[in-house]
Amino acid sequence: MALATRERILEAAGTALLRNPNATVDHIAAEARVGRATVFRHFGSRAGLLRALASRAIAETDRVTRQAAAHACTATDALRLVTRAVVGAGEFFRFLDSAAELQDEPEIAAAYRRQISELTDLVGAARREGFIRPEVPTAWVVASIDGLIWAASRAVGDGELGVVQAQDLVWETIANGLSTERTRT
Amino acid sequence: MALATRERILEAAGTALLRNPNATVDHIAAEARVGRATVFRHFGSRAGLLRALASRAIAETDRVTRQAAAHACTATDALRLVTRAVVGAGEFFRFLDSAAELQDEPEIAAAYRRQISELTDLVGAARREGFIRPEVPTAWVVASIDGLIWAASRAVGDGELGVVQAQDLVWETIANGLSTERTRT
DNA sequence: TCCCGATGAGACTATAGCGTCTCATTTCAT
DNA sequence: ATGAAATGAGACGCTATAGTCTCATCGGGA
Repeated sequence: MALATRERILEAAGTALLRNPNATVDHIAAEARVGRATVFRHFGSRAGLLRALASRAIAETDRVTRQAAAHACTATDALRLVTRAVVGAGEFFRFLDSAAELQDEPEIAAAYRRQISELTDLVGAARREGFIRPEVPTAWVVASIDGLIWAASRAVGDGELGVVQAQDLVWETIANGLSTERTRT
Repeated sequence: MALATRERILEAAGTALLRNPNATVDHIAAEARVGRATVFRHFGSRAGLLRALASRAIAETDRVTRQAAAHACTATDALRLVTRAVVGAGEFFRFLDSAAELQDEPEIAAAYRRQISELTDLVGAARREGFIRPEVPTAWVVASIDGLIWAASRAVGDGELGVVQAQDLVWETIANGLSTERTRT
């Protein structure tokens, strides 16, 4: 049952930390229906648990991202599929907003930078395909995609939108915005 | 010096909490170049300081929001001006992302709900003017505006974009998206 | 059936950070 | 110049929580 317990703790930590970024080990253990000592047996420390949870989030995001990119023929389509995939995997990384102490973990921070850099490359390639309006800086494209993914994940988590609906809306918004007509060139 | 000190502490708390959501009173006092006891004299407790900071953020957001709305003739234009104004005021509320314990303060939570509800009303009015694409749910319009404002504030804070540029880009993205052409009706 | 590894419960320690208090020093208004 | 108010420095106690350890219990496989 070792593996099942470990996974259950990670799952519980994700939901507990999402509710309260400062959730104690007691809270997490209770959420997982597990003794507090068991948490320490598996992860050594609270920081170790957070690291494991973040690694899981990064690995899962990488997995769905690469899988999505593999099915695309153009960079623009890859951008679309990757965006959809990340929105769908929102539950895995949403807790990261909260756990600020993870910024100090060099390994985690590096992985985050790498993912942003991969997204930046993808945006650059889509721009060369003519998909991105020339006057929009790449930094803003990346930042706004990030913001929209965040908004979509939250809306899904709050039950305001379904996953598929949110995936569609994010891409629609990226591609077309929200308005009926092109305004102000 | 009472007022200046108080304001200096609030300012320092904002930047310190932005760096680290769990910043201690010691950190904040050091940032403000003020004795720790002075912080307690002015705000009574750490929670009191956070409350005061959040109230200040809410009040400032209300102020710029109302001022912007007063200059608009249509709801669509009001939405544009309000969005710009809130992006410009980003420094005042960005720390809120971090301070999760504020969600428990009923007063703060209520004010946040009120601001979201006002934005929802504004979006509804803009929709009646034909600005919003009918197939996009209002909840997503509000959520994505929120996400883009958040992304813009962060980009400005990180020095990636200038304030005016960020304000323009947020609205461009809301109105037109990022792509060169309308894709997929 | 028996045994071993995993678990739960809980006692215990150590530490970080909050909040209080005191006293000397500084600053400001009159 | 003088007194009152504000401040800085730091000692002190208290509580919450991380982390360790022990022991009893449980459950599945030989």
